[in-house]
Amino acid sequence: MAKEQKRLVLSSIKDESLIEKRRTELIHAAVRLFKEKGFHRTTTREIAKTAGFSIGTLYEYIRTKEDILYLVCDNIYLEVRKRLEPEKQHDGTIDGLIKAIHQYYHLVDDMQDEMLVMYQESKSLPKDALEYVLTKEIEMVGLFENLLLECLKSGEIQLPKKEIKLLAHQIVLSGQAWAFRRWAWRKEFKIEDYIKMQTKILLNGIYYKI
Amino acid sequence: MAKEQKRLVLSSIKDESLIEKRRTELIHAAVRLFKEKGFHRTTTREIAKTAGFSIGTLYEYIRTKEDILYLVCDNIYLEVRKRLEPEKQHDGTIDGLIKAIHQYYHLVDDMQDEMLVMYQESKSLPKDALEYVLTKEIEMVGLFENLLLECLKSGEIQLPKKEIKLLAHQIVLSGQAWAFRRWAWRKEFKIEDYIKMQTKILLNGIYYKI
Amino acid sequence: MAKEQKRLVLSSIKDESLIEKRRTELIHAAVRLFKEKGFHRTTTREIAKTAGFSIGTLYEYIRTKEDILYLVCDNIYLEVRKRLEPEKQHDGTIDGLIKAIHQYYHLVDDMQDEMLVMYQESKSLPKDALEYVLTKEIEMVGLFENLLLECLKSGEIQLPKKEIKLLAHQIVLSGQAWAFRRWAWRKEFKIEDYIKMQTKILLNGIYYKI
Amino acid sequence: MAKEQKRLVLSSIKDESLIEKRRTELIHAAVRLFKEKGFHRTTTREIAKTAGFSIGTLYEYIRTKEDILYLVCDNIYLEVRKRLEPEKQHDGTIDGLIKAIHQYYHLVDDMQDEMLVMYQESKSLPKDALEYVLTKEIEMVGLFENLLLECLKSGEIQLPKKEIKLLAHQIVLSGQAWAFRRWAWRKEFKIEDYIKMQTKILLNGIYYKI
DNA sequence: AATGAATGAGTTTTCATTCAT
DNA sequence: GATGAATGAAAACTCATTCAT
Repeated sequence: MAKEQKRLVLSSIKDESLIEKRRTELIHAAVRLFKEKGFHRTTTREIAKTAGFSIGTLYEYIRTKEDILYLVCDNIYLEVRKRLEPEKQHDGTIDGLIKAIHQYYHLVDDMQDEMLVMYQESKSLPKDALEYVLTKEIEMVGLFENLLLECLKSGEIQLPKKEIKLLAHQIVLSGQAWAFRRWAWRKEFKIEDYIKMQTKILLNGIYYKI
Repeated sequence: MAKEQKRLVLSSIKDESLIEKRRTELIHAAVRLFKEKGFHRTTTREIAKTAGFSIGTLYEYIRTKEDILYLVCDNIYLEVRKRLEPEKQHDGTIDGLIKAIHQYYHLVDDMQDEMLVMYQESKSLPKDALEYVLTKEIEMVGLFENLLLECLKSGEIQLPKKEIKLLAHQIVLSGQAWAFRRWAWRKEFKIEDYIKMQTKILLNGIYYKI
Repeated sequence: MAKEQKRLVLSSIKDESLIEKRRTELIHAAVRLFKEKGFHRTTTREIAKTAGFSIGTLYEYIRTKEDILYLVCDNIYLEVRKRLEPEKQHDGTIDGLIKAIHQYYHLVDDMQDEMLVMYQESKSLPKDALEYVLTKEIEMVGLFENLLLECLKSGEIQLPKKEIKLLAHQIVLSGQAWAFRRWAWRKEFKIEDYIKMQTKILLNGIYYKI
Repeated sequence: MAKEQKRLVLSSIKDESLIEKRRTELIHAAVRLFKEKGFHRTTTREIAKTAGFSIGTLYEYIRTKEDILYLVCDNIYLEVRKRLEPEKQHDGTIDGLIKAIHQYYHLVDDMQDEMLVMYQESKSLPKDALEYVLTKEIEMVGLFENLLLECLKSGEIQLPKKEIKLLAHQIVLSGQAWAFRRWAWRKEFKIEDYIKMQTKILLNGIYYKI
């Protein structure tokens, strides 16, 4: 549906599967370091070292430091899609919606570090990459928007159409908040509690059954 | 209550009112530049120039670049306190709560740039400054927590105590989101719509009257 | 007459006379090193060190390494103009022409190193700087073209107009050759011999009196 | 006569004819790239790619990047010799001399790119290779020196012996100038015009018949 | 013989900070 | 108090060359 204009990161390596492998290592190393010290305070040399290859090798697989950040962000959406794909068969029930939220919040929990990094550093992406990432973000919000619309259609929920978009945003945002506000919540809540409470807060007003 | 351990930014200038004046110029310049290019991409030279004095003078009023970021963040909370102070006289009514939310969201709207900067760059603060800023954040959440507790006490709302903290966070977060998600919402909502809808979403579950 | 489109090299230093002074030092250092090892084999650090200031200071007075090369080339033409200016009062006599040639060849002799560097490295200039330098070169050829034309007008020499341009080029080239072929000639000729012989070779055909 | 100390470029390949073949491809690619971007701005990877083989293969046929430049220069003299050989049977006539000049200038015209590259980049050769190339250059000047001496002997021209060497240099230089000053002349002259005019300028003084 | 992934020394450039005037 | 020239550590990125396959 979307033009799927995948912003390619060029590599001078020919072996595609090797690129795949090295970039996975790269992303892992980068996430770890970015999380610790942020994008700007992390040097390419550190990334290379942490990933287990030389600075020269690093630059065989990317063009610029910003490429690394992009790879990290892109990878998250790849994962998101992989995990949320099955939920796309919306059945128009509240239960389906709740299940999707569940899936998504658990995803955020599993990818905390990556999410945090993307959240805090994406503004450092080059313009085109930032646009691409925002597209993905909107896509994700759209996913929940659709789920909500289905529920609306089937009469399971009641909500002015204008508010659906906002609510979808809110759902996504609350999910991400689990990653970037964990300094505040980690000690007090478990992810399951968090999901339950957020679901209640967000959906209470539109559905009496909860 | 809090130790109010104001992290001081040292200056070699004696004249306090001059410090005040220069720092105000400094903060303005910094916010403008940080918003445009981010903390790391902005140079101290640029800040000095934009603020209207020389690089040498800049360093008469701060010790390090990070001090500038700290001044920006600190200033926000100063402003927040100034504007929310009157609301502290909680009367334990839902209306008082809603009024406080209103005040806060409008504050975010007025200080969009500052909020955005603080939100995106605070991780670049030195450890002690970051802690101070987080303290402030918690303080702010605490403010709404108290309002909610008052309402609970007076019986105006019903909510398990555990969820109060989360809801307070949620209120603050949704407010900030108006600043850092404005790329998504600006075209579709006005601040008043946003406030109304968010209030509804967040408070609907706990209060039937809305 | 020409648009005198001086390609400026930006500096972040405000004191103009200091710029002048430092750049003179810079040019001296650069010429020495470029002559020895060529533009590409010379590092900016070496240039700074040889010039007697730090790498940071170097970059306060230029923007890029190529700027240095440009300053070197530009400086040559400045010198050329300074020394050849008086000759511009062409009197249309062969003697005037010969005197100009004399002046020019001595100039080349005095600025051997600079000439050599400009000659061998100018292709490394950025496009706009190269164009500027070529303009200067053409200007210089034009100077001798005019002198020849004056002589033609006054009837002192006889030459098809088409050949005047070529001869002017040849005069300039032979002059430069004294710099870039000195490995071949230095041992055998003195500059005065060289001038005498070249003048004879080049002008013999157009003027019987020599 | 000369020690003919051919500076060998080592290869790990046994098959001589293969070496020959690959090196020809190599030289072609290198000339094209050096002409465009200069020796230093051209990477070995680019050369290999343009020549049609891998970087690994490239290094089977040379030892260092400078070897490539040397091969290019050496190849020029090979060609020069091939084409000027027949002219060596000097007959001591002006016509023989003029014919040789003709041959040489046409050679320069045919090998413009190679000439230009050699001219502009030879200073990047390693010391021993540079010496070898200069030897070749002197050899070439010597060729014209001999032609001039023959003419002197046969009484066809009159010139102090001392000036013969200079004139020989001048002839060679003017020929090369057709290559490295083509930005100035290409639009105005054809090679034939150029030859005619240069011959006139250079030989006019020593021979009345022209 | 051919390939191309890996290497790391070396290069240009930036920028926070200092300090003499 | 104000200025701005000087500094140099540190960072991103390149590329000739090697060597295992």
